[in-house]
Amino acid sequence: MTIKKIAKLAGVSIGTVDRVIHSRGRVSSETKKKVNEIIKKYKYKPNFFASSLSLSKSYTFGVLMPVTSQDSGYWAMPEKGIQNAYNELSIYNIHIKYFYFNKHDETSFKKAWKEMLASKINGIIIAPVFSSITKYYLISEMNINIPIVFFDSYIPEIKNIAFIGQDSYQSGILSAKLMKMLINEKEEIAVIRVVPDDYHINQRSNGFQHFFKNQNGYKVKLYDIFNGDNSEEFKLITRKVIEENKNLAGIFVTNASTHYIAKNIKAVTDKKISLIGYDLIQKNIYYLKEGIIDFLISQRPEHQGYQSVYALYRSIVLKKKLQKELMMPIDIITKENINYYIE
Amino acid sequence: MTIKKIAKLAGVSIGTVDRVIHSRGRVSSETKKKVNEIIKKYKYKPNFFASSLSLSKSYTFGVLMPVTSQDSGYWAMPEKGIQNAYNELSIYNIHIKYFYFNKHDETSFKKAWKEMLASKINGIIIAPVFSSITKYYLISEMNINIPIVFFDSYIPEIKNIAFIGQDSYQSGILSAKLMKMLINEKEEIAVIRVVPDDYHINQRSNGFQHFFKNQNGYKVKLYDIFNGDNSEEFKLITRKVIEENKNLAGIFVTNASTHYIAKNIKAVTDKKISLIGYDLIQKNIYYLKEGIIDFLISQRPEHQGYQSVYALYRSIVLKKKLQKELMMPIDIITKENINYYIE
DNA sequence: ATAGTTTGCGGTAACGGTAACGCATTATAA
DNA sequence: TTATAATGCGTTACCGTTACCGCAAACTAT
Repeated sequence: MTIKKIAKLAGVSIGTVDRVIHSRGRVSSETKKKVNEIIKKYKYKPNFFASSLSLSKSYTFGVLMPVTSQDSGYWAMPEKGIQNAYNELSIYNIHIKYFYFNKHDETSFKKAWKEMLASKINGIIIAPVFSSITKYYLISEMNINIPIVFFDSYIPEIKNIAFIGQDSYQSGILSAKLMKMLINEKEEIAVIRVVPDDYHINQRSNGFQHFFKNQNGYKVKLYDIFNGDNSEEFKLITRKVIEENKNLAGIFVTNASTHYIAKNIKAVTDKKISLIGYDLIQKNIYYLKEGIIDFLISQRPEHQGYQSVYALYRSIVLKKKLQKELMMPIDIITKENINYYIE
Repeated sequence: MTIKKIAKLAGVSIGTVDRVIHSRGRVSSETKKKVNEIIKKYKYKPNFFASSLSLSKSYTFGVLMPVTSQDSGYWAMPEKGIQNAYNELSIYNIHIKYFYFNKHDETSFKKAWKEMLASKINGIIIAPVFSSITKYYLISEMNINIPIVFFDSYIPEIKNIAFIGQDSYQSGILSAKLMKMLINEKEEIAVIRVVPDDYHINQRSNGFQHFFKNQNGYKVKLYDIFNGDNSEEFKLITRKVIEENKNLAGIFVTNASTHYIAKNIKAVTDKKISLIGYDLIQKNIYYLKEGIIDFLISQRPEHQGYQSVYALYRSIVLKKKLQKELMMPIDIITKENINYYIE
């Protein structure tokens, strides 16, 4: 079925059919009805190629995310996924414009945000690590009527925006379960919460603690770190944690900084301390293979980036409805299966 | 850059440029050189939409797989992934033709194979559960010069064909590691190998046994079952396994039939027996949530199906090189993270 | 009544690429 | 030598959709 054939069947010109299809008015309700009936009857689907060719539109998606070096290089992973999606979609005239910010500097975020809004973009992808500012911006400037996708973290108060990422709370619960398998009863556990004002990180810690609250005989103690890129802080806290807990059997780190702890454990004690953390960055993988880190939880960052771009593509180019949530599986990574998660 | 502009720059007609681009001959080497230089200089990339519209080609991919009811309904999962990919790709005039066979009946496989080859298809997706016949067919009828993708299992002797699936051997190793965490030393373990002549299944069993060969103090005993869809066989073997191993602490099932064992354990003994198996089918999920099954290994069947179709799409439609291997991660599923793997 | 606007519709030129066709010119064969 | 084939290249009709242009006819306002 083509527009031409529909026109012939309806006894009108293709211009009229086009006007009906796109609701551009200037068609009598009679003709409109007739055309719509034929469209329905023959299940007409516009030819995507012809349409795209004719429109020869190009779309630009804005990506607002931390510079890739931060969080131990974590952000390079979603960026890679974004790039992969771009490589696949560039034939459809899709472009990506990156707006990086320093996640330890609010003003750089604000600047990136302004720059992004000032440039002509058709869709937005945000890693809302600055939850409160992002929230404020999105609520105050709600005149932005282009699709927005959150990845990595999200902001519970903001509705009607798609989220692609992981259920952090549940990942904390799962980590706790794994921890329980690794240690014996009555032993002590430390949670190292990195950047506690990030909603996402907080949820991981909450989930972990919640699991052990329902288990008898375990002591879980919480420690905070405010800059996940400062190795010195980790050195100090590792020492502190081990000294303060004589029966320490396990440490749970709430983000990619796990390797800092892994590195310092050896220096402080010879005892085996079970270690569970997040994210498949190089250094974490190293310590996982070495046996210092027992489990890593992965949130498929590459896939998150990839899917974020695709979500906008589907919504904007293919004009499909934007899916509200896309939850990434909570991947459990060990020495044995790590190789199937990298490269 | 468009063909028209290239033609103008080269001082020839667009027909000539087209002939150069598609190596359709009838162009002097001089002109050819000139045109190619301009193409290179301006990095000309043909407009995908225009090209597709003009060609208005349609492609049909043949899928050769077991009927979806077999292996406890496992095959519905890759089929769903194939369907998802189809839904996305149907706008590019891609069609899927399914050829189902009964995995307990060789002749039905042969019939499906013949039917597939007889119909006009541009690419093939096969689940080679009948390893030897598939091998024989592929070697003897190597005149098939269309892209072929294996999913689920593969045949080591066949080269130059893409494989999308999991490293079964390594998944066996990982299962063994998990099993070790669940049980105590000196306890007994049973491996229930379902359909031992399937390469894929065998590798899982081998990996599992290999892990424990290097560990002291564990006894691993192997049991075989020849029809994974016969619940009676599982009933008998469960009883046998538990009676024969008085210190039985764990059972490893090499495929989706795990739920049969889970169901029967309760009937035979009150002792907690750790159970590890494969695949996120409904019944397995039920027993996982109930706590009877401790871990399920998933091989992302849906994704396998999805990726198989995309592999052919990329190879045939986008004319990119077919990737040799796409290894699925070895997902570890527990009660806690199961919900993020379903729906 | 006249001018101006709205409505309903047909016609058509793009969008960029493809490949069949046609027409010279040159090479090869009988 | 003449018939036939091969070569080199331009022209053109599509592929299906989009959006603008234009023209009547009908309506509205002055």
